[in-house]
Amino acid sequence: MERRRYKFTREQRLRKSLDFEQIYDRGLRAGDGHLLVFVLRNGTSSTRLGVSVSRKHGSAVVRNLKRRRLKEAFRRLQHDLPSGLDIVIVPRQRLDSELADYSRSLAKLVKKLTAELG
RNA sequence: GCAGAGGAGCAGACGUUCGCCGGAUGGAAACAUCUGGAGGAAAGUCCGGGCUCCACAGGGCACGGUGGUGGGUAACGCCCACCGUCCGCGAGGAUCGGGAAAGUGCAACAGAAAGCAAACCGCCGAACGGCAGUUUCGACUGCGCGUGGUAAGGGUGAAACGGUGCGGUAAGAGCGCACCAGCAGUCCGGGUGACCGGCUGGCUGGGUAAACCCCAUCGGGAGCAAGGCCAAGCAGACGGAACGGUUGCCUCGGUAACCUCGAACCGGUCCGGUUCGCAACACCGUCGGGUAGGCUGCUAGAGACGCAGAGCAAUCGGCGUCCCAGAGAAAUGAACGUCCUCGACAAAACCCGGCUUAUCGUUCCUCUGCCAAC
RNA sequence: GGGCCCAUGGCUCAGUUGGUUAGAGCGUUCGGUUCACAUCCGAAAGGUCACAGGUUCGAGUCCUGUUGGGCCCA
Repeated sequence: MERRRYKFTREQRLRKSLDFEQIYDRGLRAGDGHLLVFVLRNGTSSTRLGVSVSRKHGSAVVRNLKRRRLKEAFRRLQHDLPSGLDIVIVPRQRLDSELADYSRSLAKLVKKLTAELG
């Protein structure tokens, strides 16, 4: 059996403004105390991620830390999530969110939205 | 030992595992191996320069910046040294530090008066007049009433026309003298200079230029989302000024050059320059439409480190070694373990030189004052 | 990344060449009018002029730095 790889390459990231706009307009949305998640089927077999952290979260150092934690959470969960989705994560403005919080919220919210997508 | 002054540096460390961005090598590819991977402020965008585009970036005026002197530099509003002023016992620190006898303006309230001299409460009675008294009929004494003298003292104010002392006087006053402060001089000495020291003179002419201004000096505008190339895609519309002249050539109605005029541009304006000009397809302006993809600019540089040298220093030239982020929804994270003093402020986005602001701690060097011991 | 602008009562704005005590409208509160409400009339409260330092006798105003907010570009 092939060993599962936990990678996060450029092809797994959302890189165009158009992609983000389509997900905001036509995707499903769910949130909790830590995250706000948008999900849309992309018609392929791979799952892609985009992260949006606004200036209101703080300085560049704080924003980078949040972005890296969210990307790390996705990297570890990628084989437990359904394939063929485009996901956009927007974190909430709170200072006490850890990697474990993000992982838990991401798994729960994506599962819920996948059920809604059918 | 205590208190303090100045300067330089570091910015948790190590190991294992899973990942991220760039490069090299191998491979058809997937990928594998090796290797590099944020800061002292990367920040604020406050200055300066490189680079790119605006054809060139020329002169005057306007506008804006700078403002002791000498040096450093690619350049600066930065740095170094020195001078002046202020603060500190001292080591040292602070300093938008040109001009107020070129001109204009401003100073509320208070005060008599806010810039040119004047006089509210005062002080005085020398001079002229008045009144009263005395009189030897020359005048003398008193009053402070008028004309006056004065700026000592009081009071107002942020600021009131040098300060202190002695002399002087009716009272006073640079009126005279001594010292201090300030000013002037074609003076003398030192210094590249800012300026310093001295001599002589007469005793005056406040503040504000981060008010206008004057003087000196500097500055063309925009910015890597600049700019270049490729691909894809759309839709254009409106507006703008001479039918001028001379000369040459020649296929004889065209063409070229020059002059004049006009328009546009040179992102303030004039000169000056460039382009276009008989007719719309060019040029310029205004409005509108399309794209939001790729490559490049993009990191070898006012570069880093070391060595000796010049210079008080900032800095400079010389030699040697090294290559040290280059993304584009944007790379450094996570888990575990060990140790310590338990880790601040904070992350490149074209690149440099500065300034300013934020910052837990900690190390080193030089120096000053006081106390104690020798 | 780069360029530029703004900050004055709860809200929207004035504030001259620095000068005594910073104004206006709306809103708020109180009183009057009405059986009651609205309208109307009268009165009052409410400001560290975003923050810090400097120049000046004196700063909302001039200079420097900080903070917060907004606009533009390919």
